[in-house]
Amino acid sequence: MPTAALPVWSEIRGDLLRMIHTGAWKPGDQIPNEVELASTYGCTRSTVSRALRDLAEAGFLVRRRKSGTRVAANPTRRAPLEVPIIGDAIKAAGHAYRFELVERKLKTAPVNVTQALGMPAGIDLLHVQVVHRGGNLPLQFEDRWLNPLAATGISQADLATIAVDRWLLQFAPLGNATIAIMAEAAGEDIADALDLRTGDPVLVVERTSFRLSKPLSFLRLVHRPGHRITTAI
Amino acid sequence: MPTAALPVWSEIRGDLLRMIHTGAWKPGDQIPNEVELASTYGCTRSTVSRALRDLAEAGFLVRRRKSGTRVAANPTRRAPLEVPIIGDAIKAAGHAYRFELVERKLKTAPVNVTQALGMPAGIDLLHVQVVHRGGNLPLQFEDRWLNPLAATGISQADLATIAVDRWLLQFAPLGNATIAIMAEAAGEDIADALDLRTGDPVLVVERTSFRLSKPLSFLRLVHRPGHRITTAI
DNA sequence: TAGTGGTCTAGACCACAAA
DNA sequence: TTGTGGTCTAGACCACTAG
Repeated sequence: MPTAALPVWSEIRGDLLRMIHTGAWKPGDQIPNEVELASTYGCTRSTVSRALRDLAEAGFLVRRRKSGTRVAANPTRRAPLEVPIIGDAIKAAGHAYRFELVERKLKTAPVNVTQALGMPAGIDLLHVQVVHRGGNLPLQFEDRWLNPLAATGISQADLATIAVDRWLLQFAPLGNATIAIMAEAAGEDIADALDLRTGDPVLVVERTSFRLSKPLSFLRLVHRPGHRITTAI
Repeated sequence: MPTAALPVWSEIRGDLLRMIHTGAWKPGDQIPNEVELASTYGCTRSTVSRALRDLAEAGFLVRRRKSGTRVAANPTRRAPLEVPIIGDAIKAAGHAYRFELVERKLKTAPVNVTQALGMPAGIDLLHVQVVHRGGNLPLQFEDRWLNPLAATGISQADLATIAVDRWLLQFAPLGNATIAIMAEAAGEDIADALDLRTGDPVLVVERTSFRLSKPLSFLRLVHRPGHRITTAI
C-alpha cells in the first residue's frame, strides 16, 4: 500500500523536520549543505533548496551564505492569524448575519486615531459605527475612522446595504496594516450596543490600515464576551 | 541612481502586486498564464512561477491547473502571530524579568484539559503554575498541564530555576499547537496572582500543544490588563 | 579567498481539471 | 481531450561572508 505520492521536496522537508523534532538535530546545530543533501537524497540541489527554503521561511532553519544552514536557536513559531470579512465569518459559523449602521458622519478624529494613522491632529475623518449580529445576537461592534481622501468613493457608497469592510475589500484590496489585540471592560456605549453589562470583559481588535502607503482606516472591533480568536501552528 | 538590485522574481512579484493594489486587476480577474508572463518579462517560466507561487502563498492569488491564475476573490490576509519565550519578551520590553513557581504537582486534570489534549478523563497530569514578573509587576499568570509521558525528563527539571516554557523549547522544539485568544473577567485566583481586582478584564491565551502527534501540554496564559498582542500584515 | 546559499536558464514530464 | 500549473533536472553564474 503506497502512501500518497508527495513531491520529492516535500518528502525531504518532512524528513529534515523529523530530524529536528526528534532531537537528532538540536537548536543551533549545523546541518549538511545543499550539495551533500542533494547527493544523500539523489536529487538536484534545486530540489533540496526548495525544501530548505520552505523550512527557513517557516522559522525552523536559519540560512547564511558561506556559514551554512543551522537549526534555529530561538525558534519563534508564527501562527497565521486570519482577517476575514465579518459577515462571512458569522455565516460560516452557521448564524444568520445582519448588521446595523449606527453612525456615518464626518467628524474630528480623536488624537489616538490620528496618531495611529500618522495624520495631523484635528483632521476630519469619516466615522462609521456598525453592529454586526449573528441570529439577532449582537456579536461585534465596529468603530471605524476612514480617510475619505484615501478611500475615494466612500461618500457614494450605501453603507447601510454593503458592510464597510466588504466595501473596503472591493475598493482597496489587501493593503498593509498593524493589528493589536487586547482585553477591555465594556464602557456604557459598548454595553449598550452589544447588550451587555458595563464592565463586562470584551475582546478588542484594533487595526490600522494603509493603502499604497497612505493612511486609510483605523478600526476598533469589539467582540462579545465568549468570543475566541483561534489559530493553529 | 540605480535602485537596489532585487532578484528578477521579486521585481515581477512587486509588479504584479501593483496591478492588484491599483485595481488594474480586480478580485476574481484572471491574469495571464505563466508562459505569457515569461515572454512579457523576458525570463523563463520558472522565474515567473516563483513570483506567482509567492503571491499565492501570501493569499493574493488563487492558482488552479488548467483554469489558470486569478486574483483572490475573498482574500484572507494572514498576520504572523509570534509565540515567544515569556522571559525573553519581558526582557525585550526593557523590564527586569523574574518568575515564581507557584505550584508543581501531579494532579487529576480537569475535563476541559483532557478534552483539549484528547486524553482520557480522570488522568493525572503535571500541574504547573508560574507568575511572570516584569520589574516586580506581575505581568502574566501561567497555568499549565503537562503530560509527563510526552515530556520525559520534566520530573528531573528544576522548574524554580528554569522557566517551564524555556525548558519545553529545549526539550521539544517546535511541535504542533492550537491557539485561542479570548477576554475574561479575572477570578479570585487570578486577581490574587496578578494583584488585580476580581472582575478586571484579562487577556487569555490558551495553547494546546503536541509533540510528535502526542499530547504534550495545555497552557493558559493570563495577561495583566493593558497587555496588547501586536502584529503587522 | 573560498565555501555557501541565492538565483536563473532551458529544457522536460507529469497531474489536474475544465471543456 | 487539452491547457494549465507543479515539479524536477543539469547545469551556470553570482552575492555574500567567514576565515
